[in-house]
Amino acid sequence: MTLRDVARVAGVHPATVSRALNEETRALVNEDTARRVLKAAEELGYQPNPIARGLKTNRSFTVGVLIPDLTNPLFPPILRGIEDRLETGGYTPLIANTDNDPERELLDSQAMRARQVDGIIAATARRDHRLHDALLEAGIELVLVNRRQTELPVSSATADDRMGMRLSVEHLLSLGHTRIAHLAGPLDYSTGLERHDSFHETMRAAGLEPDPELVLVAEAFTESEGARLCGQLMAERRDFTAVAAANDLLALGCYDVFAERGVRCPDEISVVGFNDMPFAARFQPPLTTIHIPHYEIGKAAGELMLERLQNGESPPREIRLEPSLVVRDSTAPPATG
Amino acid sequence: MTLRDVARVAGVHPATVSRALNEETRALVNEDTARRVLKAAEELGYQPNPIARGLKTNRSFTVGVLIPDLTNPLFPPILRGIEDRLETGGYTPLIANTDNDPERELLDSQAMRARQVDGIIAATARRDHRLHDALLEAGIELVLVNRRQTELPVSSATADDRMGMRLSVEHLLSLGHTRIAHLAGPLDYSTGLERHDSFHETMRAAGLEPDPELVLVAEAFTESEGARLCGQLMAERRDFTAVAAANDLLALGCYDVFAERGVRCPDEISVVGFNDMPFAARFQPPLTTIHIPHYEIGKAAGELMLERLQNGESPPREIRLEPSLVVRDSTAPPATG
DNA sequence: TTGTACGCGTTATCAC
DNA sequence: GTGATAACGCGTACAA
Repeated sequence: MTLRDVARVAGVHPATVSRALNEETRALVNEDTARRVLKAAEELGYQPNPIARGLKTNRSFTVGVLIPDLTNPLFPPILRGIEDRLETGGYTPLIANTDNDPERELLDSQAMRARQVDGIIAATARRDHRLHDALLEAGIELVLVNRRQTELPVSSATADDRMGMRLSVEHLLSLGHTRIAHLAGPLDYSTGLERHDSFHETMRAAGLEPDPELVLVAEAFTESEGARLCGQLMAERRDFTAVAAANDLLALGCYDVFAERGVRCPDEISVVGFNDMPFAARFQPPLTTIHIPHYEIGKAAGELMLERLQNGESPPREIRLEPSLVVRDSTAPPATG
Repeated sequence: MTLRDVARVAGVHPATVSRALNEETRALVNEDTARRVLKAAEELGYQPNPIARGLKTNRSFTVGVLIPDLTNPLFPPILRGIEDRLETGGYTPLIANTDNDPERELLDSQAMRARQVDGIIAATARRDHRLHDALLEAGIELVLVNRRQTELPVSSATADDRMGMRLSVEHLLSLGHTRIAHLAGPLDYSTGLERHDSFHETMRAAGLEPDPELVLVAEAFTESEGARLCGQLMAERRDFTAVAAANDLLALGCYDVFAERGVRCPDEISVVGFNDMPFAARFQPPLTTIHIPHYEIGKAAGELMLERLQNGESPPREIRLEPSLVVRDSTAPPATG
C-alpha cells in the first residue's frame, strides 16, 4: 500500500497524491482532484510510510524520552502526559531508562540520535551539561522535565519546588512546630537543591534559623536513605518534632525508623513528604505531602517540545506548575511538654 | 555522516562498506579491507541510519508494546523486562497506552504498523481475536504478555495464574477458613478467568463446594469495584471469614469497606490479594498476597519476540512463571465463635 | 494544475 | 572480493 497504489486508483500521478495528502501542499492541487485522491486513500486504507518520509525529510516524528527508572511511580504519569501531548502533534515517544547513570544517559541519547529522533525530553535528574552539549552539537532539540538548568537556555517543565517546600514548612509552622528537621535530596539534582534552599528560606522568613544539624542530605531519593538519615537524627537524640522530607520515599524511611523505635507518628513526630505518590493515602499513617501535578508536567513538556519542533525560532521557555498541600494524618501539633 | 563518507575515507565503494559493517555479510569481504572500513567508520563515528536501512529491508528493528495503562504499577516492571531483553537483540520498544479500550488497541496497532514495527507485544488483557487477526494479515509477529489465548497458536509469557490462586486459597484453608469469598476479576480477561476457575477447583479439591453467593465478579480490577463488591457481601450479611481477591486493588477496596464498617482485618475477616504490587507491605494492614515475577515475565516476553523475529520458523511457545505466596498481616485464623 | 525526475541512505543483485 | 546499479517509498524542484 503505497502512494503509487493510491495514484493508480485515483488515476493521477504519485506526486499529485503526495501533494493532496500533505496538509501544507494541498492548496497546490485542484480541489476535485484532491477529493478524489483523499477518497481513494481512504478506501484503500492508505497509511504513509514514515520511514520513507523520514528518509526524505530528515525527520522521524519521533521524540526520545530519557527517564531514570520507569518503575519509580513518579514517572509513569509524566510519561503519559508527554505521550498524550506529543500524539496530538503526530509525534511518537521513544523511551529509555538510564538508571540515573550519566554515562548511560549519554549512550541512550546516542542510540536515539542514531534512530533520528527529532528531539529528546530528559527527565533524568542530574544537573549536568554534557547531554545538553552533545545534543546541541547534533542539532537535536532538548526539553527538560522535572529538572531545571538555570545556567543554560533550555526549555523545562517542572513543579515549583520552592513553593512546594514552602507549603510543607509553613504547614508545620502553623501547627506550632519550630524544631523542624529537613531530609534533603541529593543537591546535584535541581529538585533536591531547590527544596533544600526553600526550606532554609521559609524557616528564616518565619524568624527561625535552621539548625544545621537538623539538615541531612540523602545520597538518593530512596526509603533506605530516609531510614539511614532519620536513624542518625534519632541516635543523636536531636530534639526535633517534625520532619520536612524532600520526597515521599524519604518520608517512608522515617516511618521505618519510627516503627523500629516505637515512636508514634504524628503524636510524637510529624512528617511531611513530597510528591503525593500513588497510595500515599494508604500508608500508615496516611502521609501528609505536597501534591505535584505530574501528568500536567508531562503534558507541558510535550507542549514545549512541539513548540520547538514546529517553530525553531521560538525561544526556550520554562513552565512551572503549582504544587499543593495535601493534609493527611502524619502531621499534628507538637506534643506539649 | 553516511556510508559514502566512510567509503571515501576507506577508499572503497559504499557497497563494500555496507558489507563490511554488516555482521552477516562481512564474510564476503576481504579481511584487510574489512579492517580498514571498520577503522574508518570508528574514526568518523559513523552510525548507520536505521531509517534508510528500514526502507530497504522492510524492517524497523522496532517492537510495539501495547499496555492498558502505564500508571498501573503492574506494568512498569514488565516493560523494563521487555526493554532490557529486546535491547540485547538490537530492538527498541515503542509503547502505547490503550486504556483497555479494544478500539484504541486496534488503532494503536495500526499506528504501529504504519511505523513499520516488526512485532507487537500486547499486555492488554481482553481475550479478543481481532488484534491477532489484524496482525496475522499484516505479517506482524504477536506475543502476549500477562494474558493467554488458548484457542490461538500464539506465544505468551504469563504467571501461572491457576497456581497463584491455588496458593491463595490453600493458605486460607490452612488457617482454618472454610467460608471463603472470591472477588473475581473480569472473566473476559484470561487472568480473571483462570483465577476464578482455580478458586473453584482448589475449594473442591479440599472437599468444599464454593457458595455461588460468595463469588462476585468485578467489572474492572479497581479499588472501587473491590469496595462495591465487598460492600455488597457485607450488606447481605454473608457469613464469610475470608476473601481471596483476584488482585491487590480489589483487596484494597475491601479495606475501605472494613474501615467504613469498623470491621477489623485480619481479626474478623482475612484478605489475600494478588500481584504483590509495590508498597503492598505498607498498607494497613500489610497485605498478604501472591507475588508475581513481573520483570521476569517481561523478559520472557522479549525473549519470545526475539525468537519469532530471528527465526520465523520456530513455533509459538508459552512461558509460565511461578508465583509465590507472601504472608503479611491481612490473614489470620478465623475468629472462633 | 499536474507530471517528470531525482535524491534521501541503505542493501540486494548483478557483473566484473 | 569488489564495484556498479537499482530499488525501497516519499517529497520536491523543475518542467510542462
